[in-house]
Amino acid sequence: MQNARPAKVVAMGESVGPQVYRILRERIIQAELLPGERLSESDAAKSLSVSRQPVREAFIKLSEEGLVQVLPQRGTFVTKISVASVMDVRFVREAIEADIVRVVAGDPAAETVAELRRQLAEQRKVSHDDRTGFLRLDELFHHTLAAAAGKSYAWSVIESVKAQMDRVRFLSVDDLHIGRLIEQHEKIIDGIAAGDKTAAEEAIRLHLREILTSLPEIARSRAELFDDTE
Amino acid sequence: MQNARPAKVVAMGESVGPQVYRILRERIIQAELLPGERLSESDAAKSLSVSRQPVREAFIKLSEEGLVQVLPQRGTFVTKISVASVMDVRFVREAIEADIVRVVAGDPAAETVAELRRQLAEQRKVSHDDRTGFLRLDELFHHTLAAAAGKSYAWSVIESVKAQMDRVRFLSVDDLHIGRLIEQHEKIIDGIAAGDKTAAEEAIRLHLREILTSLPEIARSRAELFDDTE
DNA sequence: AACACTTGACTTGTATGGTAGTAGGTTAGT
DNA sequence: ACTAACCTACTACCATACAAGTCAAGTGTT
Repeated sequence: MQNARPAKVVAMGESVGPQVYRILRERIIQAELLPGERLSESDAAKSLSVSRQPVREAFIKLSEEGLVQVLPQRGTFVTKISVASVMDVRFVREAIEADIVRVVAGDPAAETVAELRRQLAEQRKVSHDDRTGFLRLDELFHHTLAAAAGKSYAWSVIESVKAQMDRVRFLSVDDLHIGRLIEQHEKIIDGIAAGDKTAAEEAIRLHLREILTSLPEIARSRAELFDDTE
Repeated sequence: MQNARPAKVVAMGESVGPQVYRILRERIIQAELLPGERLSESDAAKSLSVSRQPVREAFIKLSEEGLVQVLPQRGTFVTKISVASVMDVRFVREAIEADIVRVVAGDPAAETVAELRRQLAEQRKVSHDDRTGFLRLDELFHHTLAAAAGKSYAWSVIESVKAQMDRVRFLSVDDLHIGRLIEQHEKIIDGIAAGDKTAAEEAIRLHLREILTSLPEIARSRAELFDDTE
């Protein structure tokens, strides 16, 4: 007898809709739910011990973020990855973050630079095969940049874009070239600290392109996870 | 007796949830529903002759887009405008569209330039006090740029940002300086046609800043529509 | 064998009842 | 007159039942 009546998964004190959303979102990003996989309002509701309604609302949010695809009367599926769409979202992220670092470099606060360098030290400590650990620090780094520029809406867009990109990173078989990424983080900080807007901008543009170098390889080795209509 | 039982407003063939979303979104952007105004699932459902559920889902989508604010057990309100948040979203739009025009200017297709110039002629024809007419052409213009760059996701972000900015433009009492805006459109096209990335970028950045020149004035004259926690 | 049809088990979409929480006005108590 | 408790009328949230569409397997017919 294993969980004929599954335990309550969601906590009290917060609406269950957003909770379901976060749970599913996390599982999709971390490739626990694979691209192409079929979901179902009823199944998810049962496994989380909630009704269909909050699950449905979570599905809607996920579909707006592009993580699932809802086909009326047919089913809901984790959206397959497509090289074109990943490059498309990366383009948006690069544009936003390029302008963000220009703002930060234009008036580099000493505390900000110190905080970024502190984070850099943390990043060097993390093991090269601890994806989750590094990605958490990476997220913190980029969030700190956005916060330093005082752009909260910009960050919310980046968060959404980052989800799509992180999904790819979780599928990479080899390490994430963490060493190189950290070096690039350092170049960004150097540019900011020197007040050199253009240098900082070029550094982060290069950085954001580097992240997806493994994409073509993944598209070949795991073609079943990719949209083949391109 | 006026509309004791209101007529069916939504059409068949498409789910009502998205329809309700579009209807409310339009009414909010065009300032028919004013910032701060109270909404209600039940009321909206009754007035549209649908059930509360699709309305609720529309509210959720609107709240993600930042057009309404849902306070659990308290009510749903059209989000008030705030100078800071409008500038925040404008920043994102500028960053994205700047990179878009650089892409387009980097490889300017003759048909694209011709299409843009054709649209420019249309814009000159529209009356200076026909807000809706001009805004539709303006949206087409910017969409054409995004499409020419092949960035569909970028456009979806712009659409969301544009909603927030257009809401302000609908509150402007005077004309929208349409003449000046059209001149700037022309400068953008010129930069693209010349293959001058930097000129095109500077032109669109200036353009997107120009759009909100009336914001401070509106914030003074219609303070009740603005968030006062800033 | 091949094709058209039916049937049934799915899917998401919509409507509705009930629950818990909030806010404001009213009434009872001091 | 003032305060505190209550009470009513709302709100969004959740659960459940029903409706409508899709798809595939199976069946009957040609």
